[in-house]
Amino acid sequence: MPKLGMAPIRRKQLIGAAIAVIHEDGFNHATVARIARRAGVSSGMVHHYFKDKDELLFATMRHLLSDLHADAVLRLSAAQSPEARVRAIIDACFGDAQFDAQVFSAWLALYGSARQSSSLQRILSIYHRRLRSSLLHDLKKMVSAADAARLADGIAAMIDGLWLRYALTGQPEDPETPRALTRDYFAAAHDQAFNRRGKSLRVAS
Amino acid sequence: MPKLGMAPIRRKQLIGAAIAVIHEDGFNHATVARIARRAGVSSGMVHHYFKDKDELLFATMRHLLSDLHADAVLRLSAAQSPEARVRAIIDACFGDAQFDAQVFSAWLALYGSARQSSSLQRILSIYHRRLRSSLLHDLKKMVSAADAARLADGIAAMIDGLWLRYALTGQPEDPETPRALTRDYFAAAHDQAFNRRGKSLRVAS
DNA sequence: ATTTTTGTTGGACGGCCGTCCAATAAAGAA
DNA sequence: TTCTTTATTGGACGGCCGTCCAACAAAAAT
Repeated sequence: MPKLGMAPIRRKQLIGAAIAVIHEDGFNHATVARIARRAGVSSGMVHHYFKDKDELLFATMRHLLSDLHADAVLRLSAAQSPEARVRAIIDACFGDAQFDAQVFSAWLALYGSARQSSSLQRILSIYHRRLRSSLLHDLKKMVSAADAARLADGIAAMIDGLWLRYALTGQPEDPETPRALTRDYFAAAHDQAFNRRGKSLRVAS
Repeated sequence: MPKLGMAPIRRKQLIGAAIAVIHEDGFNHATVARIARRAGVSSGMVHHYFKDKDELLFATMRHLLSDLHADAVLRLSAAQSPEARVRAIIDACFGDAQFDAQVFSAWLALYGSARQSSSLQRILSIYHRRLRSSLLHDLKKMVSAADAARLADGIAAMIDGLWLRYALTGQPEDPETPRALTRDYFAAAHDQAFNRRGKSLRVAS
């Protein structure tokens, strides 16, 4: 059977199986043997393509992160204005690819184990820095630097918070709701910051 | 040694030790033997006071949840206006008791394991329902029912999102920053909803 | 003083885990 | 063909785990 160039195929197979097993049994009970069986290969394969269990989990999470990144890049390339780019980032975070039960489980498991693993922590750090700098890049064109920083943190928090609620409880049912809520926040906070610039006034009737 | 009424003392000891071990080793590596040793008792004690490991972890998380609830109730009793009550809830979620490294680890571990345990899921469900209904109760006095629902979800998401970022990365350094950000969101979203009621107008200069 | 209740110990047990490794098999190189 | 390389298997090994339990100790009840 052994053809050349199986490495990338097997790696993807094992990563896919790892995601499935993490979803079904959780990080704690996701064992090397179970992941291998799910992938349809022997348990020895895991250590042939990955140093150990930790490296497999690291590769799995990095794969999910790169999926999210690729989706965001795609949406950003179609956006013209800074406003559209911010919305593109929001939509990517709430995209269909992220609203998948297996993806939920994997990211939640990552949250639960990041404090104990520096490699997993690095993945989260990359995600946070990417999201923040992407938002900041476009927000700076719309409001002052200080307001842009606050807005970026606020939007990122809103995204993570709504995503978290959805991942944990499955509510609200409609994936459009968190998207709209984040966009509304963006609009409200942007107006507030924009008004502070003195370009418009709010007048009580 | 055995005096009467050791049960509540030992339970608290074991819960405290469980929190410490979860912080140091994570949920995965937090074993019954390690928790017992940390509490200064034999491993058999755990099964004398808790049915099994899962029940100990459940009791541990319930204890943390009741701490948060007690803090919120205390702050709410000192608040007079609906606005002050909303701020009291925000402050409780970002209170000193919640900004503790051990508490971070425990809640993150809970997030990571909730999908695989119905009892842990119940704890999260209680937290979510309590936070939402508390916010809703006061927001309804300030804006329309539909706006109150949106605002409650938004504030809850902002709290969770900022808390999550802080728990995972330890940033921003100052615990006051997330509090201010949430209050700002509350103000901005409230203004927006209030304006929709037709009581004021926004006019471009 | 004795019996009962309550608290506590520490190790035995079976089981599953991650890792390692000798053996095998097929594909490509010679 | 023969040899080398790559892919793959599946079980052995040592170790740690959660659970269970027989034994013990001391306070309370009698």
